[in-house]
Amino acid sequence: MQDLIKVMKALSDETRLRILIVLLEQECCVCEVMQALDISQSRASRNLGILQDASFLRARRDGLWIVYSVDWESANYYAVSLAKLLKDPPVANEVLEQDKERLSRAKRIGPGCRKGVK
Amino acid sequence: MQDLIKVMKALSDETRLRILIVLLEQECCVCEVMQALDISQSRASRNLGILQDASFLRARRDGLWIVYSVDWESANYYAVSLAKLLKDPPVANEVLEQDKERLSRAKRIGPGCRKGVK
DNA sequence: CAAGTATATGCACATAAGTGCATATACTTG
DNA sequence: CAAGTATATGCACTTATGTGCATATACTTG
Repeated sequence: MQDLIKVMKALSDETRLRILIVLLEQECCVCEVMQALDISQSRASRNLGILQDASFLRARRDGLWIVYSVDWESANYYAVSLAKLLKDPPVANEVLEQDKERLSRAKRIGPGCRKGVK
Repeated sequence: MQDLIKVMKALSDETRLRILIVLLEQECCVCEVMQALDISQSRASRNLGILQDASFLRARRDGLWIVYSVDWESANYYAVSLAKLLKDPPVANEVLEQDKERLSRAKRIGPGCRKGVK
């Protein structure tokens, strides 16, 4: 029950929904998420942490980067079910299209990728 | 996307999860929900309204009562999918067992059913 | 159509949630 | 092992959310 609540709370925020949907497309490091959604570093990091805590994501280090990906082997039944629900059929939306578009241009260049953006 | 967010927000609260799960068991009027969860009238009514607004529920009048039930014909794909997810397999939990137990004793006796309860 | 009843809602309040900024942390790598 | 880099996090702040109380509303029903 508490797991279920945590899972639902994790997806009750637009930023986190967008992040999860982006990660359904491909695994990302924090700075790629920043670029895809065009959000700040702390915002990306914090929301990735919440999604991970709710057992949607797993993280691994790859050189300088921490790469987050959807945890299809999660022990949390609801997390896996919801991830499947969002993936198939995929959620369609203008904002999400833009996220995907920016993701395709994103590079692993660290937090500096958004320097100058207020 | 906004529909999806609304659906997720609706289920990100324990009270509303409990209400929906009770309604998966059987349709209820407001005062039966009050009794099942042992909550106030305004709390029951307001959260039923939120679940309905998120297109999980439909309401019909039956004499003096307004009866809420899960809307399996909802146009919202995510609402129907999530209701199915919670129904099968059913969510197991001590609190939910108590809700179900109290529901079995509940009667359509109006808001007075909890008079005296602080 | 008047009286009664179940449900909805405005208001005030307390608590939770999301974010930016600055900085700490935990790595890698030469 | 020192320097550099990506990510995490403490703090302050603003906004959103959930609730009880009192009362309004929208019905039914004799």
